Amino acid sequence: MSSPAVSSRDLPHPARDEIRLEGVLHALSDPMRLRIVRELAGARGELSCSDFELPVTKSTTTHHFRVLRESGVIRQVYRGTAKMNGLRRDELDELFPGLMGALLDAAARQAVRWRD
Amino acid sequence: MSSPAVSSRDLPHPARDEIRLEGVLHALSDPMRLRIVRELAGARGELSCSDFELPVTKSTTTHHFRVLRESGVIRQVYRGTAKMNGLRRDELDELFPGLMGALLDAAARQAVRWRD
DNA sequence: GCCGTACTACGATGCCTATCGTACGAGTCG
DNA sequence: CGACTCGTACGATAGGCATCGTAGTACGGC
Repeated sequence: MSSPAVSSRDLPHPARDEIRLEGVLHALSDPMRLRIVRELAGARGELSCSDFELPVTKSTTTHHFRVLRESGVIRQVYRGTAKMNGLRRDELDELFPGLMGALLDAAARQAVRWRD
Repeated sequence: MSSPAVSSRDLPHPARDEIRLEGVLHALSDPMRLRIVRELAGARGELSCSDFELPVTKSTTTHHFRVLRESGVIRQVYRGTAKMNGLRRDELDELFPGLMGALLDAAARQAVRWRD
């Protein structure tokens, strides 16, 4: 009625200053989640949950996206029936300069070395 | 009798090229272990396990050091009755350039912001 | 108003792990 | 040798978590 309201439901995110390094590292220490983040970083713009083809069920996918959101790594917003995901790259760069870059680079190097 | 033998017992370490990013991140996602690594990075040279004053029992301390060693973050070697610990900084820098620097910097920033 | 799609909620399961306490092994020093 | 220190091993415990399946909710289009 009044608010910008791209959608109605919104999801709890930690504020930038509440993001904990340990939480970020824990989130990224799971292969499935690291893969999601790599894909998200590679894509420009947002991706819906179903744009990912992960070798796990949908419930599990939902779980991983929630962990990423609650740790502050990604931002999720509903757009119609789809849930769009985006890396919180700018905020993370303010909080931990160079960290995401180094992490993504490390993941890319490992992917080359292990072909995964 | 013949070998350089700084000590007798030696401990299993992953080779540099076997170190997995996920393992490193998992190791560092525990507050106690992150603390150990920060202290180790700050000290020049090696530190024995008992140089750390951690709010956990000795068994638990042993456990954390083992996780760090097995993930490839630290190198441990016996020197008499003491077990000396050192960051595998050079190898990690070869494998994941800039990663440890960014991680240590991020941890330091967080420590300032949260006084921990 | 109904249907299909996208995602969630909840419960179950099995594994991993952080922690502790106690008992033990390896070295060093007297 | 004997005592002491440093660290390990092992078992127990409690909580966390990655995974699944099924049932359900929200939204958009017809």
